Amino acid sequence: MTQALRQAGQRITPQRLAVLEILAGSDEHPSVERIYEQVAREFPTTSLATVYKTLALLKSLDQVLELGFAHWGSRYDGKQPQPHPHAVCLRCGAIADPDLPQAQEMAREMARRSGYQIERHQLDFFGLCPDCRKKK
Amino acid sequence: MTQALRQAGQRITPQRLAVLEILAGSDEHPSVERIYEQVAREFPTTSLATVYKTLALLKSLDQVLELGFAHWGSRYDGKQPQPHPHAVCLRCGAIADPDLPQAQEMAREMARRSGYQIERHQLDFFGLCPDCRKKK
DNA sequence: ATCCCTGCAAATCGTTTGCATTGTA
DNA sequence: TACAATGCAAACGATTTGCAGGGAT
Repeated sequence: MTQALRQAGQRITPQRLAVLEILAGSDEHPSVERIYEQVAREFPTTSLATVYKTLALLKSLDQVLELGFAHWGSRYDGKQPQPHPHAVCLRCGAIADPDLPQAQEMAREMARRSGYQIERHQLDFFGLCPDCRKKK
Repeated sequence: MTQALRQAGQRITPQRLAVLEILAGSDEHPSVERIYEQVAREFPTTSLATVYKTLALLKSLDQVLELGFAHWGSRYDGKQPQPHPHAVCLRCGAIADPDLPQAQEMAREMARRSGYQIERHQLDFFGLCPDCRKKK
């Protein structure tokens, strides 16, 4: 990821590095707030705005995938920046992203039937994660 | 729809009726703002708040489907209140909803692979609609 | 040394809420 | 008439912007 930044002529600042490390080192699909908290641990003066700006930058370089949810704010995926299906827990917010090979086929089918030229997609399934099912 | 309202012990006001008619009589998946404009034509004193409240009510009665987009606000589908795939035009905002039979199967597959108990989904494909492709 | 990046605060935007007034049932 | 719904304005929460000062290259 740092490569992508340099290559784009962007500076590597400690704050950006911290954001990168969080994105690269977790598969919890963190929210902006969550990323901010973790960065702030290391650099207490960091501002939310910087986190937002960094995420916007990484998104424009296709280094992170933004999962934009209408009522719960966005979550970010730095492990797999290409669009893919997600399962979101309605209770605890956990997000899983199993392989669903049918996704690509479905995008093609959507293009065929709608006449749209599909460029990307967001496939979200909402329900209870295994943990929350138990505690129900 | 009016039946559903009465049945739920809700009053039928002119404003609500106007919202219902717009939802039932168009397949453009209108935004709140768009609905508001149209209602305001007939009842100029109508407030946005009332439109929001009406939509929330209809949603709670499963009479409309809310398509919650992160950066473009929500759009509403009164024709097919059950979750189904949508194609969204990135240029003009047009929304199409062709039948994609694979959707249900995909939900089942997602449940199997993730262990989540899936309750609903939102499957959005983004690209250019046929009209905007021409004008490109 | 340059100019980008940061951090703060204020601005924005869509949506929600509180409350007095109005209108439906 | 009673109580729910409306309409206004203020509140809200997530995200963005403008700008002065600080830091990476």
